[in-house]
Amino acid sequence: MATLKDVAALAGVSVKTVSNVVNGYAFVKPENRSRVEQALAATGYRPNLGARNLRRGRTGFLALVLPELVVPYFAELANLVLGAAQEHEWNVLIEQTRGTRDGERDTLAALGPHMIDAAIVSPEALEGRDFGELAPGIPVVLLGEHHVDVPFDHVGIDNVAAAREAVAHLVSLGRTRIAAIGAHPHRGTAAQRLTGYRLALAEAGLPVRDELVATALNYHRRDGAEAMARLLASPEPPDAVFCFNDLLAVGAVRAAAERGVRVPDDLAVVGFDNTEEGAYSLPSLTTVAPDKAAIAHAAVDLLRRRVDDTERPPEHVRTPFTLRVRESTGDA
Amino acid sequence: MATLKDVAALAGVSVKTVSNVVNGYAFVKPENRSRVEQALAATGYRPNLGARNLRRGRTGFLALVLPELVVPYFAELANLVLGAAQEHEWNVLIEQTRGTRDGERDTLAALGPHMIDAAIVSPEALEGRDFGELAPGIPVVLLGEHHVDVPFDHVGIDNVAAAREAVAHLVSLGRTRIAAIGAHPHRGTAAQRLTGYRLALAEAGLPVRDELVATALNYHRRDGAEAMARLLASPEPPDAVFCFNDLLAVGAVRAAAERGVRVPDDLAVVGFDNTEEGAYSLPSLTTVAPDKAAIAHAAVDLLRRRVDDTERPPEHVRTPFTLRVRESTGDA
DNA sequence: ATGAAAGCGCTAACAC
DNA sequence: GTGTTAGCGCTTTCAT
Repeated sequence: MATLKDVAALAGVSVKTVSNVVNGYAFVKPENRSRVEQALAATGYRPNLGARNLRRGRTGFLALVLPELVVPYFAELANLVLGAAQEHEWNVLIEQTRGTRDGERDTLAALGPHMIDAAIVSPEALEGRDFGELAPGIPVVLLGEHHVDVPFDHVGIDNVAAAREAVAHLVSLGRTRIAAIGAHPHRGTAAQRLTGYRLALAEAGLPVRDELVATALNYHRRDGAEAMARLLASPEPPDAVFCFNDLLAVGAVRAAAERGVRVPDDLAVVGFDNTEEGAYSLPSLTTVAPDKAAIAHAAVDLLRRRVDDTERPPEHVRTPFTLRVRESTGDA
Repeated sequence: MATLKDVAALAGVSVKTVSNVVNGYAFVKPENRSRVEQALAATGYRPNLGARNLRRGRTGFLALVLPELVVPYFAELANLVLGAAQEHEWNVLIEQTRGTRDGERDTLAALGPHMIDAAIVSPEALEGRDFGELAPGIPVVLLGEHHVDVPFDHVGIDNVAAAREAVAHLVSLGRTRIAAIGAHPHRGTAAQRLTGYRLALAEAGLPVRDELVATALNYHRRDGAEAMARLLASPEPPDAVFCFNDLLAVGAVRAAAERGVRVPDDLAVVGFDNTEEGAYSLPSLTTVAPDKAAIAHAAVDLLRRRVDDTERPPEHVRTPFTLRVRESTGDA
């Protein structure tokens, strides 16, 4: 693999001149420029990014730290972050934490100090104080909700309002025994969505019954199916359910079908995330649709500005959402 | 950010000693070791991986080059590769090419020479000769089928046999007008699966009708739905369909349902990939299940051995598959 | 406009 | 066992 020095020798100039050409510096004597370009082509020179980074002090890498890639919401988000980062000439390092605190810690600890310029983190288990020690000095933007007041930029939708709207929709259908699936002891977003759920019930004058709120420690299809099965087995089963993500909703629909419960006739189902899977499922899912592209762009833009100015006070960006009504709540 | 030199100064030893401690070298005087460890803790020292890599000549990074993360098969595979790579202390750089030849080229050209030790590539548009110029010298393992005979390691299932078994299953159900969705002008795997499809029909004494073979330029749900809609609109619609991936199958099922065609009664559907989505859809999908964990492990292992010995002749690993029969072909 | 040379942080060969 | 030092490939003063 040819180095700058090799190219310089071949072109009969100094490394400085080659470096100037490679980096698009304007003032190079035309003759030298063309000789360098020839030498570049002849050697098939490729800059060693590691060496360049070492010298420049930045890496051109952005970490995207997510719980799980197999959750479609995160795959879709990753896709959008990749696009947004490209506009800023950032490469994205996708890291998976499996939703564990250790996974989140280790990832940041390993990459934080020197391999990445900044990080977008969708925390699931990490707490506020954890962040201080990790990745010291590197800009971090947090996705989703978090209980603690950490000094980082943050982007997310108004989960309380979103959940409230979703449940209000169920209420407007005349449903009275509305369940929720996805309560979680530590997840900030789960707490917010539960709050929205309760708010909507209260506004409708409906009682909030604990036995209608199902906890889900993971947000996979299986967890939705299991929770739904339990709810349906109860003496007074629900006539509607609000699931905290589309995967849970898909599982819930499946569990209902297996028990001969018809969706939406016997049970109306609302999901969250607006994944493509939900648009094609049978019945298609009514769901809260966060503007994922807006989230991805906001996160990357925030990071870009943060890199340029470390001292700015933390910013909190609220991205929009809409409720997409589909077959699972009785659309024709 | 503290450097090795800072730590050495604080501990009152040389950088060599600190480096020895950091890298777990055994022969360090206990007293020095403890002093270094203290200094390490006090400064919060983190090695600069870029600098280390520059010196060592390797990076500890593995590239996983895939068409699209939003295709569940690839997300699931990425997840497994991440796990397999961890066992070899490799970090994985997930790169998305969007299935374009330029995307595949650019990715390898940018990262190839210096940022990664090796790459796992699932090519969709790249041709054999492209690889020579790219990532010269870095080990590459190819996933899936490819027409051209390139000098790289390769892992994949026997797509002809898999498709044949899937279609034979449809034949065994008594279906006679068996369609295929997913033909593609350039994709190697598509060609293989089409061959298997034709083979199975021929073996059953069934005619191969061109009008029952639908091309899909992408393998998304939408493409499956569109292809199915066309097939169902024909004068003699199929009574079964073999889709080249689960996403196409999901789309096909949806299109059928929208036209009042019952699955599996009127139309039996088989997918490919055994994604979790297919296991929960209504009806659940019969599908070809490649052993994805085996693929991920084989790919990483191949790379490990290739890094140690560049001269070995290219190896081709065939991983197993099974047919998972579910509701979409009439399971009870 | 270009060359010479220092140095980013680290590892490893070589001394002691 | 540990210190000294060269050098990985690059960018960037500082001269000229």
